[in-house]
Amino acid sequence: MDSRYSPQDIEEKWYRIWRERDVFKPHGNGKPFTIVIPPPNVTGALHMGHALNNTLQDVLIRSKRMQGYRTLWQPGTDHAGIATQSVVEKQLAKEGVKRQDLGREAFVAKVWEWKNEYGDRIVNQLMRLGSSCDWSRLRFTMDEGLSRAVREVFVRLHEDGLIYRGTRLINWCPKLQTALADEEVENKETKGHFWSIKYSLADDPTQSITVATTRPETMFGDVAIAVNAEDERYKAWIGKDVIIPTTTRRIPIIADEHADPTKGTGAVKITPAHDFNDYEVGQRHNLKPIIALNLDATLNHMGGKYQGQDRFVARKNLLADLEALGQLASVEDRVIPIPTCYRSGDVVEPYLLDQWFVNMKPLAIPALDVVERGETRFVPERYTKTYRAWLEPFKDWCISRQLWWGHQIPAWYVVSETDGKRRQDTPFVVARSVEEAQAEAVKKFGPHAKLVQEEDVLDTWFSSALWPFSTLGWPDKTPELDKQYPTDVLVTDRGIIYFWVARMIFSGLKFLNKTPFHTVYIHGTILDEKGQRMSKSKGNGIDPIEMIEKYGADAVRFALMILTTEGQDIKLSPVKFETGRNFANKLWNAVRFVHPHLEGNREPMRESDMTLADRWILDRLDETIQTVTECLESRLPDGSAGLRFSEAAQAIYRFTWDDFCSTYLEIRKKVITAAVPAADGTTTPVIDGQSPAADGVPGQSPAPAASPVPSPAADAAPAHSSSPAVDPASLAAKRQAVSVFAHVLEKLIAILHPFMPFITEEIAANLGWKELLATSAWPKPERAALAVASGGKSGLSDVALMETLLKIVDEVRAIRGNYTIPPGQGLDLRISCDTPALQRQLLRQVEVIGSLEKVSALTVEVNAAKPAFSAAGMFTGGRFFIPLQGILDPVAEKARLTKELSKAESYIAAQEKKLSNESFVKSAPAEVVEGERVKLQSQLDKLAKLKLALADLG
RNA sequence: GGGCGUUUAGCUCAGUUGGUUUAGAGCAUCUGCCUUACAAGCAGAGGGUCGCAAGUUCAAAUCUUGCAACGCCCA
Repeated sequence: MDSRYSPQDIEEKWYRIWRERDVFKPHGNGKPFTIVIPPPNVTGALHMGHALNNTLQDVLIRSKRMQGYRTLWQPGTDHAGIATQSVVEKQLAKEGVKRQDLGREAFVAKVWEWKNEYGDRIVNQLMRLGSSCDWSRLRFTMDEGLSRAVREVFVRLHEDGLIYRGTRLINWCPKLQTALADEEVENKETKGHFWSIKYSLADDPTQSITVATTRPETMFGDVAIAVNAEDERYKAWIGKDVIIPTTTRRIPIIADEHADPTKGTGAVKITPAHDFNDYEVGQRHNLKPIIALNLDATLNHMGGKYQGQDRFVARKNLLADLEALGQLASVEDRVIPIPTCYRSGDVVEPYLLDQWFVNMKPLAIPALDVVERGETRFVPERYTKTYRAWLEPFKDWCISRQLWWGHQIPAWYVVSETDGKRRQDTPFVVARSVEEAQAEAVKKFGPHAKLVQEEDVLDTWFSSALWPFSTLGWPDKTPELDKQYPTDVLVTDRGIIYFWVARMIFSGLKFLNKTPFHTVYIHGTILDEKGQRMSKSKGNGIDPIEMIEKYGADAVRFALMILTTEGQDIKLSPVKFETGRNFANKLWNAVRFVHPHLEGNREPMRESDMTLADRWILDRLDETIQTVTECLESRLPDGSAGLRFSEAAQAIYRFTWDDFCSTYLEIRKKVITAAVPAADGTTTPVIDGQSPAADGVPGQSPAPAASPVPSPAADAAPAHSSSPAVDPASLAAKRQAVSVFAHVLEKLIAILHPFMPFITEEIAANLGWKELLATSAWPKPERAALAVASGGKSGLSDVALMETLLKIVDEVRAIRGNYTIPPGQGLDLRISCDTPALQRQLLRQVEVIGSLEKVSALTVEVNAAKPAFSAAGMFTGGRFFIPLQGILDPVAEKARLTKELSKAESYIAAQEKKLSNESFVKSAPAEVVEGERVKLQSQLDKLAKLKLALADLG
């Protein structure tokens, strides 16, 4: 084993082995546990958000797999209609080809070609991360099966009257030439202008009414001027006509509450075909909307001399003309929200068009209920509000897109009923297939019905909404669907609650009568070190694959898990992965330490042979197992949070580094590394890296306790004459030490495996495991079995005794540090106990101190006198002295102790005040009061000892 | 304008229902160590009026209200 852990050497190997052994497939008859991956765009590349999102899912899935659940992590990708179509269009543009040149069929074929060639990129990247998805079940939203689910849903919703076709005001992206859903439009605050324009009265051109607008070019679609009925300025004008400037068209002045007398001039132009508010005004007053734009955002014939000009060109020209005519009253600078297409960035135009919609109210109500009742809960809980805020307005969902890449809407127009061309009033049939449509049409319209399929495709989210069941085989009744639906936890980020989570919930309820998951875990957003969102355009992104190559996948995963707390955003920089890398290296070296001693030395742990440190580390291990298990649980019996990934990772980190390596390993080091006597009586030194891999399998009988076979390398190894041969008692101790050490290590790598799958699997192999760690059993606390083994009947418990010992070590180290005594210099440590009972207990455990601190002499007495020129330390139950003649600076020592003293005094003062407060003693719980008394007592004890030590210094 | 989040050590962040914390960790800083598992390491040390103000309580980083700054979402 190398002294530095190199992830590059092993990650690919283990991932291959896991796949070869079908580790990621659902196994057994355990309780199912299912996660569906939020399908990444097939055009996408892995970014840090994905890395975080998928690590979280993998931690859950891997831990549940080890806990014996029948786990399925269902992977797949999303066809991402607009994004994918754009990518392929751009590629074609390089060859000077437009999609229209190819025609629909050829273009779609090109997109499939592209998908087949490049669509695996993100899947491969997820594998690099270690994601344990069942890749044999990889799905794509445009697969035949999933497409069938889409058609089925469309037909059923249509049958139920929940899908309809109609002319409504929708968001139109002129660049992409498609309708968009409301959520696909982002309002961007932009510097703009507010122009006030005079509309002359038709009957008296000398008079005019002034309206303000941010989009003057839409005036050709005006159908009225609205004023407030209460507005004194305009009361007399209501009912009169004005002329739209630069035209001869007359429009009326109407009274409507939409006009706010306190804003602008109090009069507003009404353009129902191009403004959402105006659309409603128009409906209230029965005004026929007038479309003034073409679909490419040039002005249409309504625009008169501006016809054919782009909206912004026309705006500029129109404003110049208005100014010349004296009809431009004023211009004001103003920041205005500009509706922008989330994909193309183009300015979106509200546009009156014939589209397909989902009637949301009947679907939204049960989806709200299920969250209200807690059958699906958001973690953190606050996102329930976000969810509700989107569903409650019951706004219908525009699902048709004028794209070529996507699920073509399964509706067929009966063109034989018209002149062969499709019109707005052309009848249509909705069906699962063209055959079914034909039959239906014949039934309704006679044998000559000629059909043309709707050209529009569906919003990508329409198919994503079905993901938790379409991927499991629905509408067929498959075994997977039966077992794994409803799924358990959905892991995603908050940006997608509207687009996806809400739609999955109502779809699951509508078609399977069950909410698709009981928990929606919303994690934070990854930001750069300045707290800004990472983006391609800013170039501030951190590439996860680059980080994996530099630090290892385990390090990337572990660092992310340490950093992800309760849905908080994460400020990330590459140095943060060092935590993970260093931790991996630390663990690696702990294994490297014990590795040469494993062979032939593993045996069952015998409680009777356990040392205090053994019992202590096993206790700490149990506590850690308990914590980690609870933190990873998504549904705790008491309904509490769970899903505390950072806390789990930190518990393992602390246990490994502080308890296992810094303390336990150091305490047992000498015993474990003790040289082993060979059969011929000579000493076999154990040389690092020369022992063959151990082959003991955990849980099985150990190698017979016969003399160990000398390793083949032994003869060639240089003789270590200084290593004394160990007696049989030491050998037995060594074997127990190795066995307990390895036992703890094995449990540790098991609970760490979900976080760091690669290194832990490699370690398991190094420990001689034949089975895979990935499919081994999750550890359980074993404290119950060990609890009886506490220390003396009347003395301190194991844990308390160990804490006392460690406290002494801490104090000794502080003194050593204070006098900068090098670690190699032995100290004369004289411990003075307050009671003979403690003296007896400590005497039996002095080697714990000796193994952690270099001591030249160590005595444990009762009420020993303080030697001259000695430093003193305190602990509960005694004190200790270290003679430091020639080193001790009485002034410095006095200062050190005085500082301690004043701290103790002020604490005592506070405690006494607290305890003398009658209402505290009366109202606080008894155990709290008792606790405070104990704390006070221990400080009083310490104070007395400090005073003694100070008195000794004179 | 509405909703939500954040504000704790130089930096990044923990702190679950108020009392086992006399406010912790990692990084950074300083001191001493190449101690045969690990210098990607070991052992110490310094560093905080918990954003501000008021309130509730025997007791507030934690609960309430107000204010401020920053960020996100929606209109």
